[in-house]
Amino acid sequence: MKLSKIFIPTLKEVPSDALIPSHQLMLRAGMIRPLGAGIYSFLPLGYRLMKKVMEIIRDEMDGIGGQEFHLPALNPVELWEETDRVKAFGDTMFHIKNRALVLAPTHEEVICSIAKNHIRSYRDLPQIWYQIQTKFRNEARPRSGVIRGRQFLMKDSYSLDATWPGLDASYDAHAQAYKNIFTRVGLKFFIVGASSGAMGGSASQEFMVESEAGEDTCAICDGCGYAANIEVAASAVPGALKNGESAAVEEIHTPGVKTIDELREFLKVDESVLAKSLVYMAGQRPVMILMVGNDQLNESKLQVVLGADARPAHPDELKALTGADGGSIGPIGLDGFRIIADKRLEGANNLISGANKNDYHLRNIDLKRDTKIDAYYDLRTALAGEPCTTCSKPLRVIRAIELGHIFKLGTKYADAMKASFLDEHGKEKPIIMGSYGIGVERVIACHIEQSHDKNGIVWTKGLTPFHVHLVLVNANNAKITAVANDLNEKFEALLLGVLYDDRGDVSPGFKFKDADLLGMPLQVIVGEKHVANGNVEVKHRATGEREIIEIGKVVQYVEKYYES
RNA sequence: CGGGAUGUAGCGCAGCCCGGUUAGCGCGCCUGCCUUGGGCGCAGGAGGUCGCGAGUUCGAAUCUCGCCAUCCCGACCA
Repeated sequence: MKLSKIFIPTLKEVPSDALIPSHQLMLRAGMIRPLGAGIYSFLPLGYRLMKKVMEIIRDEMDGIGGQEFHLPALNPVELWEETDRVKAFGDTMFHIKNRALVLAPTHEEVICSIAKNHIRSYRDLPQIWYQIQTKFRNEARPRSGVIRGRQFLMKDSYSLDATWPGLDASYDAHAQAYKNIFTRVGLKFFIVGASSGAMGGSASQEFMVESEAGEDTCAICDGCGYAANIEVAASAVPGALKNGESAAVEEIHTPGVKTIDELREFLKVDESVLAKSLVYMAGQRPVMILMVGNDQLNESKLQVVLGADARPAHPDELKALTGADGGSIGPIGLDGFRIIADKRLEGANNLISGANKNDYHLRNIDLKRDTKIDAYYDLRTALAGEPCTTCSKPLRVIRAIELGHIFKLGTKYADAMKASFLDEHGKEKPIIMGSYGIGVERVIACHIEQSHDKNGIVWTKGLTPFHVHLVLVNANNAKITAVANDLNEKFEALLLGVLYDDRGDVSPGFKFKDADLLGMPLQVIVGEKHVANGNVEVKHRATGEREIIEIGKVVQYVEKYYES
């Protein structure tokens, strides 16, 4: 491919809207251009990368028996009513104004409708169906270039199984395929246990790349390899233990004290004897949640307990339900509440909490004696430095970008849409599903985040738009032009991807800067200096190392480089 | 959706506070010459509804109000 012909509009200056390296470099390298918030055009170089990623994904998906589909992005809204996900997605789903259609944010429903109509027998199972297709999500705030867009490319696959062990096998096959895919594209990734969220189901894992630009937070144990999204991460913090004999409950006047920090200062006590009370509404029913001191409630963990529609109570609801405002609320003397508490509070006594009377607190509360706790759950957010639950080493907490997510969905969708089959005993059963996604643009962006320097992108053998960047230093010199033309033809004949900078109106310095910016792993530089001695120069982008190679041997050199 | 910032040529920015020539600079672009191992040099040139709309004023890029767009923080995020 001649650089004089291919449209790669590189930029010398950094566009002011881009802050993270991958976004800046994708713009500067002429891979993408913005069209609106979270909407990007992929230019020839960017699309070439996309196709490379898709090629690897297809190879691995086909390898586990996946069959590629092409499903419509335009879906009847009734289809989504069947699983009640119009409500679940809410404003995140795009709705078409002049038809009862939506733009699909994912494809469980479409897959399930096909399965419902055509899967009749256990003999039809298992199936792995996948596609690589544009997804639409009306993100409230797109950000970080292509990492969170309103339109993006996703490889989504769905497993259909007759049995639970079958689902396990399909899930494990996907996990292995994902490891292969991310390894092949040259990413340093890790896998975490994750929350299934509104997708439902029994288990899920995310494939993550560590990055400051990431939107997810993960807890990692370097000791035993435990890794979990902070949404589900546990840590071994000690409980607020039983503290002597339970004394009689007494009221204390605490004028103006609202927060846990203020209460601790006012009473000069340790945080661990304070019980923080939060009120959520689960449907019509108020739920009080008790946490130790300043432990942060983890809303993902809470959702698992209360369901997805739980929300914090409004201040006026608080007052009506408890008789007090936030800051003076507590578990004693409530009516009609479900009360749940964080595990750290199990068996604790002599606690201090709100009195449900403004400016008053109660001390010496014994949760067992003085109130009825419906259940104890792990509801707190794990913090960096807390001990790992399995090996006690301190946890690290890092930011990460989610590349892929795999779910065991179970029968949620088949139940809702009545997609069933007959087993070997002639008994009707729901199809057991799994769903699995990879963000294609994110693979590219993450690769750049992990592999770049001040001069530009550094592609790797596993993922590069071209194998070699051929630089003709001076197109006005007939001799070296002939050498470069010849090399270009030889590379092309061998189906090695070559980007040939044959431009005649650009200075050598300009070409070198562009080559570094575009980041092909190898640059073959054809200039008078070395051609005079029958040589060309090979520059390794990653290390800057340069080698002088005989003209006749350079094609072989490149071939060999990619073989190893 | 809450908070903050920005909007002037394709890109990066100055001018705005304190209203007043023909709205400027760098890069890029076009023409010609020159140069050819790290974003060359010289000369000439094209390119602008100053985000949009109203208002104040003799006069608005500049002041006021409304709207829109983009980015950042937060909430949200299968």
